[in-house]
Amino acid sequence: MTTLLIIEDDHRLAQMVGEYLTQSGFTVHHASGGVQGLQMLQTLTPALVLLDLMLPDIDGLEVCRRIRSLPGAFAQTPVLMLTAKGDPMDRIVGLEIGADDYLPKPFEPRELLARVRAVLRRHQPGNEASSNSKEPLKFGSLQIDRDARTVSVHGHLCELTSYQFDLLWVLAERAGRVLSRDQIMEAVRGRELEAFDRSIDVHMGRIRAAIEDDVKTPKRILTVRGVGYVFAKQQD
Amino acid sequence: MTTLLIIEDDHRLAQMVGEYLTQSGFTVHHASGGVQGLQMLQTLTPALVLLDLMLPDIDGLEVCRRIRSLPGAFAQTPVLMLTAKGDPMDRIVGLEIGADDYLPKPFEPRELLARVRAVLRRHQPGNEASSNSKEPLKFGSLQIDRDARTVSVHGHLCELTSYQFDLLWVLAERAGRVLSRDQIMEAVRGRELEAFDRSIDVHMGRIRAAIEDDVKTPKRILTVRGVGYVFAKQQD
DNA sequence: CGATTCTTTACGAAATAGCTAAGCACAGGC
DNA sequence: GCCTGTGCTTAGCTATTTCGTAAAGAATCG
Repeated sequence: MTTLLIIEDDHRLAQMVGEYLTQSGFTVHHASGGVQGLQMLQTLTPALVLLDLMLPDIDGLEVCRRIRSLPGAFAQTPVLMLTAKGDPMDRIVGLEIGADDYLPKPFEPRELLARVRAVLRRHQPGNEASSNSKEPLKFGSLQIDRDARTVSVHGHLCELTSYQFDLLWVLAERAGRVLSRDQIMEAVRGRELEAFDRSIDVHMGRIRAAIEDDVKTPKRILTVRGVGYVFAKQQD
Repeated sequence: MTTLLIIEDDHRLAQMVGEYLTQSGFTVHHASGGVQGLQMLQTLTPALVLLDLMLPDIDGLEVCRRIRSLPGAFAQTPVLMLTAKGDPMDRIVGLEIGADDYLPKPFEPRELLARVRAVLRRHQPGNEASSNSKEPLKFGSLQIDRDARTVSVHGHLCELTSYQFDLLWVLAERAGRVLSRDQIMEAVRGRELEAFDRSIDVHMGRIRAAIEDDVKTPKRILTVRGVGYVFAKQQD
């Protein structure tokens, strides 16, 4: 569960934001001033701080600066700045903020949620790697290029839909390992496969039609009865 | 650790930029004038120079020119120009500038970061085709000149807006690689694409209208349904 | 040989991208 | 300060693609 800290003197606003984010699956804590906020930050180690620009004790910018000069990993805590309408926005919009993002009030709850997620995504390692360029996979005359999202057999391009490509990639990347339909669905779509769902099977058929020399006797995508599918590691 | 040098007379701005980039993992040094900047450049050998156009001692353009005529590898140092609001942008946008990119003030921190990374990426060896060379990209009869920010088809200029040029460049630079709308937006603007945002699509349509021989059957900018767009590496 | 599991086909619903027009913001000229 | 042109964005509509389901046929297992 991801923990957030909101530093905001307007209790009503804080509570509304808190409720909305809690409902969206976060754990939200609330500090009503800068001093308290900095203290709670170090106790709770939240994944992100929502920081009001206007605070009763310390200025939001100053709080942000102090966060950045905290010891250890605390200094890296992503900060999403909340700026009121009358605030000197122009200064904010520029580089003034050492924040990771900012959101002018009044804001839509949906937008807040989107920003929170965006900032968290940026701060998580791994998404970097996934967008990194990868060498094409080669299996005999079959070639799968993740960058171009193309598949070629005997040097000539196959027409695969985006979804089909993703399915093929998941299998090919783990060639030789049997994957259950659940695992495949999880890897491609990030969600559970529902009971009696035959959609994976249908897609496998379509992929076979595109990449197998003889659809009747598949050489690449093999069925493991009762379990799932494997991508054949080596040509037989 | 990558070292950057910012040449900027506005200390406040320089410090804020510095903080932000430091936080993003760079080592940042600051020179407040052109003379000092040129000197520090040769001492520090930074990976990139952020250069203000308006400087107290020497004009930013002149500084850029002098960097280019420095001995050895210094002349190759990538330069990202910062231009203030009232500056004669047209001259900058033109060929005069030996800079690798420019960014009009006021700018978003994230956009700055995106541009810095983009420039550094281009200057790193490895991306064979698109690296160091600031030579125009050529794809058959299509020519994209980054210095002049012009595009020509069959030897005759296309009317593209600045934004459209950036979009085209991002795609063309990574020709053959499929880019999602998010990646495109991130590379061009340094910000997140909002849900249900179709503006990229509209722009792609306009760029196609400008550069494709037959808009109905695009040969350069191809749509990858469910994912994004690719710039076709080779003519079919 | 019957039951289970997979493959194939066909079809309707939903998602997606292209197109066009209109809204908006911003800069430059008068 | 107002007008105007430029250019990015949004919205609505349409055509197309693509996904999932259902149902029927094939294969595999005990």
